This record gives sequence, structure tokens and C-alpha cells, in this order.
Amino acid sequence: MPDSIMMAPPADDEWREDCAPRRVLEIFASKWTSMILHALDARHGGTARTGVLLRSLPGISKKMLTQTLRDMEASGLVSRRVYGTVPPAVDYTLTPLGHRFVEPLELLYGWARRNADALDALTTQRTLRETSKTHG
Amino acid sequence: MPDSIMMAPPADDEWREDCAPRRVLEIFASKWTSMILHALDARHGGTARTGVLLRSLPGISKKMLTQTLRDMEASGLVSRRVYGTVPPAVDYTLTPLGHRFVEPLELLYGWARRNADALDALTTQRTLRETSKTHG
DNA sequence: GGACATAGATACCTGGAGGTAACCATGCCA
DNA sequence: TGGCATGGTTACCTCCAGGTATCTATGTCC
Repeated sequence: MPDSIMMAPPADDEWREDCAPRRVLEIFASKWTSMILHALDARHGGTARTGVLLRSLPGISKKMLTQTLRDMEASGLVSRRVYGTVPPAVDYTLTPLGHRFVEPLELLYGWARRNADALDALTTQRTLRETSKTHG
Repeated sequence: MPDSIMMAPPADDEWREDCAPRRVLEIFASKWTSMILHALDARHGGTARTGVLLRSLPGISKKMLTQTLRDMEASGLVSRRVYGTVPPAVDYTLTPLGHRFVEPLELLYGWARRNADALDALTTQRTLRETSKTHG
């Protein structure tokens, strides 16, 4: 066996559990956070009402939307504003902090759009199952 | 209430469930995939033995490592090579496809390192609990 | 003989993410 | 009177990612 493979020094000493790279992943840990961040940023002033968001994110449920938004509020990513009107109206706005997280998101999304072919090339389990006997 | 907020057109029509941005998120859906991708890339030729990876990723368990690696193999991100030696030796190499996914990762990780302060500013539930009464 | 290292397989368990559906309060409108 | 829309909340359920522990096989070394 090749020596070159044998000896591999523990290069990433600082790849600890609380390093920045690992922590940024937490943003993507909850399914909808990044998408809400994006959806908000896509609006004027990073503000949008609940219903608008609900309709902007195909597939999200009312519950998951509010739940995620509340978590994001607790994290300091968005601020919530309630209008005492009736029927009730609520909107959410990106905080300055929340705004900062838009950049890495767009970085990622941008790459994804430019590299859709790579994503297509990925043999997802799903795709695997569906394709398996299809042409074999 | 401000009109500007009321009328918000469904701007992201193509923000469908299978759009590129959404699909790229799947890479981060499984906890270790991105980190393994990075760890492999950090080696010469994107190749590393199981044990090396195990030690490179603090916190990962043997099971999760193999499991994730096998999933990645099925997705076409890495290739597995077994040496008929004893004790057994196995190594994994980034495929060309796998290599392509390193870029967005590093994009993200790079941002994270440069913006550690933003990550610190995030009021994680964790941090919230630990800090709550600490200095208040 | 027994420990260690190699790379796994396998059984087992659990938390919680994420989803569904029903309910609430209210005013408008037909 | 009943339906609709507003933004939630709540109860409930399921699934599986992710983790633990134990077992395999084999050769070397003490």
C-alpha cells in the first residue's frame, strides 16, 4: 500500500466542534431558516408579512413558518412587529445581524444555480431508486 | 399599516422545491457530509484512509463515518478502494464530481472564518441558556 | 494466551425535526 | 347565518438521523 496515504498528519487541529465552519452549518441545520432569510432579503427592506412568506416558500407549513421565525427572532436574525389591527397583521424584518447572513447564503445559492449540472449529476438515493431498473 | 408591505408579488416563482438552491442544501442535510468532503480535500489528492478521517473529525463516530461515506459513494462524491491487506485497509478519494462540491464548501467555511463575530453574535438557544443569568 | 489496531457490520435506542389537522378570535361580506 | 382571511397555537404522530455498544476477522507484539 502507498506510503503517501499512510502518514496523514492531523492537519485540522482547530477543526474543533465549536469552530466557525462548524457553527455556520447550524444555520442550515433547520430546514427553512436559510430560505426564510433569503425570502426576506428578496423583499424591500428585508420585511415581509407572514402570509407573503408562506406563499413565497412552496412546501412550508404555517406551523413550521412561525416556529422557524420565532427561533430566528430568538437568535437575533429577525425582528417581529405586530400591528394591532384586525384581522391581525404581523411582519418580520431582517435585523442587521440577519442581514449579514444573507451573503453566505447567496454565495451558496449562486453557486448552486451556476452548477446545477453538478447537482443533477448527484445520484441521490431518491433518484437511484427511481432510476435503478428504469433503463438497466 | 404601510401599503408597501401589503403588496408583495410572488417574486420567486422558480423557488420551487427542486430548484438548485434548495437541492444544494441537501449536502448539508446530513451532518457530516460537508466536513468529510472538506477533510478529504485537505489531503493530498483528496484521498484518506478511514482511520485518518476518523481522527480528523472530532466527534464523529465510526458508524456515522462509514455510513456517511457509503452514502457519499452512492451519490458519486467519493470512490472507495479496498486493499486486500491484513489488517484491512480502505481509503476514500474524492471523485471529480465530489471535487466540484469543495468550492461552495470552502466559500461557506471561508465566510464563516472571516465572520466569526457574526456567529458569536447569534443567540443560540444553547448560549441563551448558559448566559441568561450569568451577567444579568 | 490476551491486548491492540485495522475496517466494518449490526442491533438497539432516542430525541426532536418536521408534518398534519383542528381550533381560536375577529371583522367583513354575501 | 355562514364562509373567508388574518396569524397563530396546540395536540398529535411519524420517521429517521445520529449515537452507543457489541461483534466479526486477522496478524503482530508482549
